Amino acid sequence: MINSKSVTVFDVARVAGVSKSTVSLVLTGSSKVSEKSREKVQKAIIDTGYIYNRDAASLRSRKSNLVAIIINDLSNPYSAQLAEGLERQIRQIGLFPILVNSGENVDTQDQLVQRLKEYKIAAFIMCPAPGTTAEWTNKLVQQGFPIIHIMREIEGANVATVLPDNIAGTSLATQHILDKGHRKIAFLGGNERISDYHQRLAGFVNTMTAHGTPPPQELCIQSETTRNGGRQAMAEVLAVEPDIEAVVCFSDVVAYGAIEHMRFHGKKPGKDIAVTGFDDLKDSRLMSPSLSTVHIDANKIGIAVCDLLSNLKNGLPTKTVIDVTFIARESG
Amino acid sequence: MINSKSVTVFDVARVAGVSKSTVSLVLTGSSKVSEKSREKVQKAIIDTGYIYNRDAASLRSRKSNLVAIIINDLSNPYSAQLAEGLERQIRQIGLFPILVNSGENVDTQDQLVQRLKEYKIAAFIMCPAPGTTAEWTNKLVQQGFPIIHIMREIEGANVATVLPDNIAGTSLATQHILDKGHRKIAFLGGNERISDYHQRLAGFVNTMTAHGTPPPQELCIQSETTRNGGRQAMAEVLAVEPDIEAVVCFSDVVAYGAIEHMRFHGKKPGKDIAVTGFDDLKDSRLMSPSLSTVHIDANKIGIAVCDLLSNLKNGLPTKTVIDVTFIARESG
DNA sequence: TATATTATATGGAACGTTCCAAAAACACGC
DNA sequence: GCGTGTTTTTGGAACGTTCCATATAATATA
Repeated sequence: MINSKSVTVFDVARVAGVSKSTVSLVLTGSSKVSEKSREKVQKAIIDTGYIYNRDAASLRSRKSNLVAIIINDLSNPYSAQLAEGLERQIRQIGLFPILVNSGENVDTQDQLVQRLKEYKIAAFIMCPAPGTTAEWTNKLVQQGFPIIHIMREIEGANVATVLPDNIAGTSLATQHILDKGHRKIAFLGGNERISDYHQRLAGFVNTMTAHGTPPPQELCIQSETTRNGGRQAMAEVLAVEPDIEAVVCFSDVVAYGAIEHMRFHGKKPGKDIAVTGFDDLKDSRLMSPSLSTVHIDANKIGIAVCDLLSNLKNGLPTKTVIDVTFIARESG
Repeated sequence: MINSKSVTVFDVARVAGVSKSTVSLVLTGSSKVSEKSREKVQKAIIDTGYIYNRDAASLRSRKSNLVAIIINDLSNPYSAQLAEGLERQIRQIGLFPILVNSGENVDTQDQLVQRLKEYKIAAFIMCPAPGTTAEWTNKLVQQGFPIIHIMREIEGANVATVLPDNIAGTSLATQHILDKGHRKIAFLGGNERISDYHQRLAGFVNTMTAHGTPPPQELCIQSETTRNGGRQAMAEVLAVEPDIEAVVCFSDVVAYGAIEHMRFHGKKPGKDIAVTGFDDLKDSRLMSPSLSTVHIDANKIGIAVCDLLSNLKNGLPTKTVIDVTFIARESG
């Protein structure tokens, strides 16, 4: 392959005893080719060891089946879980997903996109890094690149967006906690630079307020969305309100950290302090106590994305909200 | 971009007042083009909004700067950390890494590779899924595809392999535990279908044996390399030897699980039972107690891979062993 | 059987780039 | 100003595919 000339449609055609055009029709799965020819070609493909050259195909056809998934933070387990779901669904509809990682950095994100533009990419699926502007996004859209935002909303961006029902999610979690009789409740984690924070916080605040117990400002504590962020947030909460009864967390990872820290202070999660998460990571079901959390179905997000992929109306902002469910487990 | 004909080198050439060939020379960074021409072309590129078409370039030049990283398991935090390091280094040498996930499944892995073959890929960097055979790998190598294995060795595969010094790693950890005076020591986690298990286990067994205290079979407990695997392995250990003094774990994630489970039994990590990990995940430094572990520098692996990328001698099996360091922290 | 219709098969051009061989421009020494 | 050597520029061909318009084969219709 390095030196030797590669096998082309011409070679396959010669072996199969048909024309290169017929081979091409078989390769693209055309219906206007006889069963006999198809079989001859397919055999010849195997015999010659032919490998389809997508660069040539995409150059000529101006089509591609590559889909770029720009992950915001690979080291966040939820991102990984989401990526897996997206990958699975996208592959199912015959497209080929590739992953790149922006690391929550808006410059890296820009560089990645600039590079990816040079490949024919059928669509960019991205979880925008904090600081992504509507102008930046709209410029891309205007240039004709098909973009789908997931998980996070950028106000003013003319793109299709798929995101979970964040407000409903934390509402359900909060209501569950209230139903259990808890009153001193904190909201832990998240970062105001990202839209989902505002939404998840709103679900909490709204539900608390509707219940007649609006939460004090100092019990809504931002943090990194990492385990360590969760530990720190929990530390802050215990400093402000040592008798806290429950914590509604921005994400499962934050909840994990919060649990670690409360244990450090001798408080038992699910007994002394109720805890809920958001995301439903695989481990949340297996841990002890198992974590009550808001389940987001990564496959559903994948399916919604694929729907958009199929009939992409560029420039028309749409918003697909994926329903979530609250799963009560042992932690609260 | 969807409908309108795209801007090509010809358009740039026209605007710049040079030939398409000169534009091409500028694009490929050739030194044999005058400064004046280069500037004219660069200006024209901006003015026209030209976007380089890598499909065309790669078709003609038979070169590519795409590097596929085939991750074994995206949901494993270490894989993610490793991928980040690889990505960073590979991008630094002007190549473009894309990630795909085999999910530890050998069939998925094969499908991915078959698909990727159709794109021009400069190199395949893969952490082979369990069950990957030397025949499978060698067939690819023979077809001329440049392959680098990382983290795991496949015996008989004629590929360049980059992996951490697993034996030294667990030896260091085990010696540290012995130096602390512990004697009842178990090895937790890992799966015999993967080469690194055998190596890490060997480091443990060798060191224990050299010390005159060869470990009993029943204190070497395999498990999934997940948190939950760690929990189960710890449960097994406590069933077999309730007075266990230390656990040397296959990986940090397994150690996390083991710690969770021992706490459940009222045992304090680092006090009642010493714990060591392997990988040095970001969180291991931040948790409490912080985890003593074997540090693998993902950047070093990336650099070694890039070295191989630069002068890839296909078919000649080489083995690059990356040195590791033991980091003593609070857990043991 | 002849003709209309439909189903298949085909060769040439095109996609946007790089390679190559050759031409043009420039520099230098005499 | 002219030959010589060097640097810079250039048009045509090529990479491997798909598109398209046309040709051929097969089938139906009368």
